[in-house]
Amino acid sequence: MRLKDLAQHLGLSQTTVSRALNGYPEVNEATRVRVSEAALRLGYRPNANALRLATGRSGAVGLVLRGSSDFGPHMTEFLAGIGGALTHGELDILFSTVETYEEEVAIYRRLAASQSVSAIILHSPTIADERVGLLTELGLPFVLHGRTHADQAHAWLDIDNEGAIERATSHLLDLGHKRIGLLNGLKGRTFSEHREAGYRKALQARDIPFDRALVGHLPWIDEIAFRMAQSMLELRPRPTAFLAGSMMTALGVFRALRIAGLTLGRDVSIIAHDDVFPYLNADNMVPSMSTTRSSIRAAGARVAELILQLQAGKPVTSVHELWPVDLVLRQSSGPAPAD
Amino acid sequence: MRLKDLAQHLGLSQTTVSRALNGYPEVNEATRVRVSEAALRLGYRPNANALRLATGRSGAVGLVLRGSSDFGPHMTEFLAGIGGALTHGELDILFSTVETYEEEVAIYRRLAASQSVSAIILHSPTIADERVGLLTELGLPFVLHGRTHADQAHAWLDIDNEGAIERATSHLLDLGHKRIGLLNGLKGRTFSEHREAGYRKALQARDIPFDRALVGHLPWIDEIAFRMAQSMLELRPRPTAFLAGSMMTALGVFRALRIAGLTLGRDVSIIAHDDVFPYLNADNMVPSMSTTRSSIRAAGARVAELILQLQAGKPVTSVHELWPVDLVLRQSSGPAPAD
DNA sequence: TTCAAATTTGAAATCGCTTTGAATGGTTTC
DNA sequence: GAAACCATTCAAAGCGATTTCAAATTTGAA
Repeated sequence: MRLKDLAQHLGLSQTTVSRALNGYPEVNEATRVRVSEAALRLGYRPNANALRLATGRSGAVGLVLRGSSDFGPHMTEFLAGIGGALTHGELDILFSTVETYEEEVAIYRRLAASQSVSAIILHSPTIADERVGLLTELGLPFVLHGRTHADQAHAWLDIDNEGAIERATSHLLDLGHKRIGLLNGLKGRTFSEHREAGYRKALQARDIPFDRALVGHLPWIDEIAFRMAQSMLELRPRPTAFLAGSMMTALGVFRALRIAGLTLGRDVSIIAHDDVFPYLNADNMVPSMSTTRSSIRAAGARVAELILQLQAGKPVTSVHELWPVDLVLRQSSGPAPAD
Repeated sequence: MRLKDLAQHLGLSQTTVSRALNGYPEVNEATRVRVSEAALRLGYRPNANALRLATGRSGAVGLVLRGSSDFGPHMTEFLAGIGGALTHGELDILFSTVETYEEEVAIYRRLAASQSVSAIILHSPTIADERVGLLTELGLPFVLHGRTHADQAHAWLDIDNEGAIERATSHLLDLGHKRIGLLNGLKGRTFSEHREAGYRKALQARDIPFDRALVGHLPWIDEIAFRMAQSMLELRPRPTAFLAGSMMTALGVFRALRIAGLTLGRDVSIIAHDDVFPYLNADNMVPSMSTTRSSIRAAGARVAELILQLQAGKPVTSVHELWPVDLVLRQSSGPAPAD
């Protein structure tokens, strides 16, 4: 069923039918109704490619994932957010996987040259992420989830990692903790740097010296967090509290504490960052987990909305969102044990 | 840079340039080289939408995820497999998320009518999955990951769940276990039924009665498996072995055993199904985990390849793959304890 | 040298839609 | 009754590629 067929069927020109369906004002209301009904009844849908070719809008937003590191619960949630916000609109999600940075660059170039997508969702930035410059140069609009230093004006959405960790750290310091382990994210990622900055700020405010041995960089994997927590627990004096970068990290610390015979919330405190996974509820854990909380799914949904706004003509310079992060205190964080 | 521009630049017609780039035989070798070089140098890429309109091929494969249940480590791995196999080809992945079955149907209709995709990757089938009929009726080629009963001939790839569990169960029975808990997947899913069938077959072969109380249906979530394992451990006589449907399930059982003061591999045995997550190695666990193993990432990659073959004209009736499943015995499965 | 065949190139039609610019018919105004 | 004006509708020209069919050039054989 092409537009032509529908028009013929109705005894109208393609022009009129097209206009009727697209809500142009210069078409008779009676005709519009007749056309709409016929279209619905006959199941007419404009051919996506013809439509895109004619309008120049590509109707899809690109998302590139690094096979090695990007796949995981976080990305899954982020995807779910994007998907939820976008399938109701007219934009499709076109996604690709790559292994190397070179491949990623190649994909962006291809997407730009072939005009396959009208925007990109960029994520997991490093401190000075070259992809911002690249996409700008290619003329591909994009929204960055996270932040980076770049000369080019660009749209981004991030959570206040620095503020969150600063508050969490301050809270632990208030409780008397002096040696606090920071199980941070991968080195080089902006959010990791921001978190460390918040951590240092809080320490500095109380003149507690910064100890490099108490800071680790790791992926969000239970097992790796477990080992790192174990080795930190061997330090003397040993840390009495941990800041865990993710819930998976926290689970690893849990295990290390249990094996060491330490009681969570009494001997050692934990505050974890909670990205709000539906299947991993900080409140249901035993003991319940104190967290800095921000839904990564919500962030994904919002990024998608921002893409839509960008498409609608909103200037990139006005698309900057910094989300505050909740600090939710539960049982896993308590006063430091007496020496 | 359009084809027209490139042709003009070279002093050739669009026809010749197009042919040169697409490897048609009737173009002079010297011309072809000249064209190819210019295209590369000037960064020419055919406009994806124009190309698709002209050829009729849509250049994308659709993948629909249910927001509520499909997102998770398994889907992530599956996606990674698809992505890896497809980004090197000329097919893009277009994905949508839905909440309900009705929405999913609507999406397929839309994709079919608008010819946005040239094929679908269908997954997580139920025993008699209506989507097979729907897609057939819509004329959308697809490959099913899993199996279902359907009147329509269709392409599928599945692993031998029944055989795997039958072997695992038989092995446990050989070791003297008589009461074996089956922590199966969600009710209604084909793979769950197949696994139960394998389980029953093995029991039947030794005249061990089937006990409904020893079978549970659950999603692959650690926490839920934990609770179900706990309640099964309260049965008397209590099960001396578990078949865990996923590694997450196994982790839940681990926890339940530890809390119950039971030693894994001695008091209670486990054989888990391992979908091969890069971050969760059965071999590294303590004790190491006996598993039925089949990489879901590899399955994703293969499904993508099959889609490509389908596009190339391979008849659906010849696209049926049933993968055997390894049984890897490690420390978590041992002889049944003496009564 | 000539003519048919083979090789190489190009003009124009096509894919299914949007959109420009013109045409049609009916009202209103003077 | 003619002019001016609206409200509708349509024919045709794009969008940027592929592909059909015809034309031009070379080649080879007689």
